[in-house]
Amino acid sequence: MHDAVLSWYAAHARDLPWRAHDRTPWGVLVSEVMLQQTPVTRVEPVWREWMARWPRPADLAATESGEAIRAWGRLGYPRRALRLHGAARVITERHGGAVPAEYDDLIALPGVGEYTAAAVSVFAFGARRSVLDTNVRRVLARTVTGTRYPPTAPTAAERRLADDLLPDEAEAPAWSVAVMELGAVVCTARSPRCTQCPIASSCAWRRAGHPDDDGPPRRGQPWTGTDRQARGRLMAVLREAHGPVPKDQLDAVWSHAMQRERALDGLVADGLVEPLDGQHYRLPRA
DNA sequence: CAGACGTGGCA
DNA sequence: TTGCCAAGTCT
Repeated sequence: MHDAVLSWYAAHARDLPWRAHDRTPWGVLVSEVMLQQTPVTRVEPVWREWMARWPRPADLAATESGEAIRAWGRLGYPRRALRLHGAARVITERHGGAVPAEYDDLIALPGVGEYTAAAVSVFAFGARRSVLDTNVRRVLARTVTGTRYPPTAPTAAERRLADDLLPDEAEAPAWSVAVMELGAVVCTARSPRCTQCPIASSCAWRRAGHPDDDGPPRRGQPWTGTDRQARGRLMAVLREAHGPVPKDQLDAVWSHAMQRERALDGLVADGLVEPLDGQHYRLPRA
């Protein structure tokens, strides 16, 4: 299984800039945060802009947080931009400007959870640690467990399985990135390309005849008319303006007044928006 | 721990 | 056309 996956990756891996030979731990960290819940194709151009503009953590740390939010563009979940900015400040102030290699230091950074801390320690520093993202979880669920989808949240059994499959330190990073890539481009959620899979012959789910998911129905996230949509509209206005925005301009993009105020208050509470005199708002200058 | 949190593309 | 989904984190 390992050799087949590693050979497949060597032949079919996408050429992504954060995997290049000249990658930096900072570039890896930025890519991992941008890739949280966001497709590679949308991340790549923004990642390049960020690396050109803020090549080191200290460069971002020296900038207003509002600039990070603006440069985040339409990647979604702008709190990630704010947290990455916060992480750059912690790295600059407490780690001498160098992204820490230790998992415990990484997971202490804002916006860095279990997955991202593991990914950075492995892909930037070569640690031997299992990386359990949604791709890896799906590949293991299918090939080993024989189910279409993994459980809703990572379980102890999944961690155990991933740990058991992890090769020695020399091959661990290559193994993890290869399994992730396999899940991303072949063993996909909706239309798996089993004919192109290097381990199809040993896949438990395929052997069982691709049974449907037996778990609870997956809950879709409502969108139209939600607070999240309202927040998105308001943030789009603030991003595109390069300075204070009169409240009228915000009022104009969401007609439901009560919901609009709730969304705006939420953005302020999250630190994504700064109120000025009560009649103007702007991206944060801190 | 279930729910909040953006956005756009594809099946 | 529309629901599902994309390298999660935080509360």
